[in-house]
Amino acid sequence: MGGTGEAGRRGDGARRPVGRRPGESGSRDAILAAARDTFAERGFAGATMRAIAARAGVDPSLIRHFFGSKAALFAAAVAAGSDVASHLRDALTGPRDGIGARVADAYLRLWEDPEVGEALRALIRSGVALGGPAEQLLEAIGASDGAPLPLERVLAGTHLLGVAYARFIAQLPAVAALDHDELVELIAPAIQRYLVPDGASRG
Amino acid sequence: MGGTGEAGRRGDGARRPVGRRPGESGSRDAILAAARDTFAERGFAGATMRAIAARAGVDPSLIRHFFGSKAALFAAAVAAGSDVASHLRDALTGPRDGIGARVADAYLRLWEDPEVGEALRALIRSGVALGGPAEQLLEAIGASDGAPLPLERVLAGTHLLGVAYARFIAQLPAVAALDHDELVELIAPAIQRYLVPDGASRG
DNA sequence: ACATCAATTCGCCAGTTGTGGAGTTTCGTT
DNA sequence: AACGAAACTCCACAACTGGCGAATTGATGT
Repeated sequence: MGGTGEAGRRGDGARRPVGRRPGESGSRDAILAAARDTFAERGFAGATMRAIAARAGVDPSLIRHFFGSKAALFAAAVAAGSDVASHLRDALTGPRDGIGARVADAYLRLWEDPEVGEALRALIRSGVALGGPAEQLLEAIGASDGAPLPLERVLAGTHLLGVAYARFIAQLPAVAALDHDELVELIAPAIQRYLVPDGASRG
Repeated sequence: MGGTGEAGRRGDGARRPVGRRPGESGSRDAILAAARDTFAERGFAGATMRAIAARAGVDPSLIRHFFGSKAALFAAAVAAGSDVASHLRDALTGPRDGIGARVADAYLRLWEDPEVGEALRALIRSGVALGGPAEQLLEAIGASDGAPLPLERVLAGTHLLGVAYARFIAQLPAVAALDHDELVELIAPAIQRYLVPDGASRG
C-alpha cells in the first residue's frame, strides 16, 4: 500500500550535509518526539523508522545510532508514560472527601501533558499486551493502598480509561470539546462512588 | 523485524494440491475468521495477508481472489462489529427502570459473541479513526432517542468502553475473570445514574 | 461429451522495511 | 596540535509486503 511518504518537519528535500553539526542539534530529542507522535498516530507496526526519521529531520541511521533498534526506540519514546501509577498515588492517598474529583483531575491532567499523553496514546494504539498503560492504571488504582475493595477501584479505572479513550484517542467531539474542569465535574461522582463504597461527599 | 512465520491452523507444511477442491471447502469463511483473529491480535498494519492465509490454511492469492485487497478484507472481516448501535437500541428504548443493567448486559453480550467481539477488537486495535466502534457506541448511546441529556449518555458509553477494553482487550485478570452477570451487576448502578439523571431504581 | 465458470495454487514483481557497514565532520580532551 | 569519541549521512542488503498474471483442477449446465 504505497504511501506518499512523510513530509519532514525539518526535511525540505535538500540534501543535508554529512558529518557532525556545530553546536547542540537536539537531534536525539527530536527523534524521541517524532517517534512518540508517529507511534501514537499509527501504532508500533504502522510507524516506520523512515517516517520517524523524516519527521525528525534526520537520517534513519541516526535512530539506530542512538537507540539501536525500533523496539528500543519505542521503549525510550514511551518511557514518559510508563509510570502512570506514581502520578496518581498522591490523589489516591488523600482524604476520601472529594477523592473522585481529585483522581479524575490528576488522571486527565496526565493525558494533557504533551509528552505523557503522546506516550500513552502510543502505548494504547500499539496494543502493548503486558505492562501497558491500561493495565498499569487499572492495577495502580486497584491495589493502591491495600484497601478492602480493589475490584471496585479497578472499575473506577475502567471508567477513566474509557473517558481518556473517547477524549484523546477517538477524539469524540462530545467529550473532546469539553473543558477540563467541566469533564472532571461530570465524571467525579461516578468515580467517587466506586472509590468510597457509601456514596457520600460530592465531587 | 523477521517473524518466524505463522504456523497455519490447517497448514501442515505439505504442499496443498492445486485446483478446486471437491465439496464445500468453507475457505471463504475460514479466511474471514482468520482475518478477524489476526487483525484483532496485531492490528491492521501488523497483520499480514500471508499470516492470515496461513492461519486459514489457504494460499494468499485466494484472499485476493475473494476480497480484492487487504483493506477490503478488513472491511469484510469487521462488518459484524459495524452496527453496535442497532444491537443496543432495544435495551436503550425500554423502560427507565433497570436500564443500566439492561444496557450493560446487552453491550457486554455483544463483545462475548465470538464474531462480533473479534471484529470489535480488530477495529479498536487498528485504531480506525472515524466510524470506529468506539465512536459508534458513544454516539449511539448519546443520541439514541433525542433525550435531553446526550452528554451524560455518552459518558455512560465511555464507562462501558473502558470496561470492555479492560475485559476483552487488555484482559486484566480482575475484570476478565468476573462472571458476566457479576460484572453487569457491578457496573449497572453507574450506568443507570448516567442514563437517568435522578439515581432511582437499582440494578 | 463438451464448454463454461469458480476455486485454488504457483511464481513473480516492484516497493518497503529494519538493519548494518563505511565514510565524513565536529566536539572534547590532552 | 593531535587524537579519540561522538554525531551524522550515504549506500546496500536481505527479508518481507501487497498485488498480479497464469496455470491447474474440479463443478455445473447443456
